[in-house]
Amino acid sequence: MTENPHQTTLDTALTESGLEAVNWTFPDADTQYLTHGLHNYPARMVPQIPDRLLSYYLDEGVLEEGDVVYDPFSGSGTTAVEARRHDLNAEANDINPLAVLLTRAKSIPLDPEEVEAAQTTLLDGLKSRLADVESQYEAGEPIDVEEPAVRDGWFPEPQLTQLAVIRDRIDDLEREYDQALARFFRVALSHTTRKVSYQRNGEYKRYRLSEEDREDHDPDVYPIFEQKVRENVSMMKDYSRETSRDQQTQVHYADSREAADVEDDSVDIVITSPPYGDHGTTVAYGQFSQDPAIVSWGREYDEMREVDKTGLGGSNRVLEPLEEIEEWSEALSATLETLREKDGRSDDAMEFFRDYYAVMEQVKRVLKPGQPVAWVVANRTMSRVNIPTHLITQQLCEHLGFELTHMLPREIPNKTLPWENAPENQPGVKGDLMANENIVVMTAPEE
DNA sequence: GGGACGCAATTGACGATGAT
DNA sequence: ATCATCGTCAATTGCGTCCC
Repeated sequence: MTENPHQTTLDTALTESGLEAVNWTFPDADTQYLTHGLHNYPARMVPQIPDRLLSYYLDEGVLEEGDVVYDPFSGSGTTAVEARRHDLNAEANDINPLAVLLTRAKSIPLDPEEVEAAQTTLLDGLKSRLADVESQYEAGEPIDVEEPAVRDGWFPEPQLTQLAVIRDRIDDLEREYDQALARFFRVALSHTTRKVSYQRNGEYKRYRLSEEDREDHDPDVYPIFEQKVRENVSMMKDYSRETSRDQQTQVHYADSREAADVEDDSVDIVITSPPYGDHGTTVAYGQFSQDPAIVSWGREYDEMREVDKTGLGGSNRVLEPLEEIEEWSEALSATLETLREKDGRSDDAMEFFRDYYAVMEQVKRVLKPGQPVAWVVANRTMSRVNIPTHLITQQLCEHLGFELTHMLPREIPNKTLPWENAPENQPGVKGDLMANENIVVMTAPEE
């Protein structure tokens, strides 16, 4: 295994005192090392969590080189990257096309010299080409580029056309090199797309700048793109040098409630951070990913809209209701009872946990008997009621025969977040926000 | 010209609600 | 049903200006 320069806890502490000895908050830890910093993504799990868990289970002999790590909620691919760093194979699922592509881009190492050469090809003459687009636009001349199918009013011109020019260049690059290399550069374009759009910073739901701010928003496409390309190339070269080519990363554009591509008893460990709530009221992954996916990855608007509807607790009901889960978790039934008393959103909570339970069933199916699963969860609120997701996770898994081995508390990584919000949008009417998480570590039932 | 400093911008796992 | 909007907040980073 390669040396990890990012450790904040000594390995000796790990092996002598076990998982309880680790400070899982990882205050001040660098969360952007290697390819983790390739692209932002909402609600990323800090890489130190899978890093430390994998180190521990490798030291304990629960895992060995070449074993398989599975993440049913891959997101931007944190688990897959850490799996590779530890000489392990990875399987990953996500229903968000952008997540699938980011996971592949971040976890599959590329040849450093080839990346360098492709960067030169890509940037060569790009600056003047974009300048030409601008002058053509200003002169009112037609520009022969296919406009991305984004919604009206979300991008300045000619910047949107310039993004399309870069998109086409990367398509050319794909023909000259290969898909993996093109994918890697599309990540930088995706980043640029977000910066160029009228999307307001600090929002992962679609929220445009005010009309006034939109008039002032005149970003310079080339320097944003070039800088991100250079940063990413540098990160990929480091990642590539530090990781093995012997392992595989299988990323499935699939629903973890079915996990159809992952075989029974094929996985040695599961490390995942599921969504904490439905994609409508908590993190709207689909909304976040919409424009980047349409502009840089050629995805359809309708396909991207489906993401939030298909997420756990979303309006696309793919499973039959399962009332019994309320009996299987005391914490869940107490929560639903409180929500009913408050005349709150008990049905929404029920649908979310019904979907979540289906993923637990699949984790049981694919995980080898006796092997560990780590769920990283925090407790959101609904109708101002705190939802004890960590206890519900534990109890529903116990119903499936899993055994709890560790309940590891941690503070939410960046307390740059507000402690309070005002969801009713009434000045002075505030509510608490989530401040800590738990890592719920369990082992799969023995045969 | 470069370092110190102050202010602005950015960066974050919300969730109810009013308008379509 | 869906979607954009909004009130909430602090640590950190970025940027411009001033002073030496």
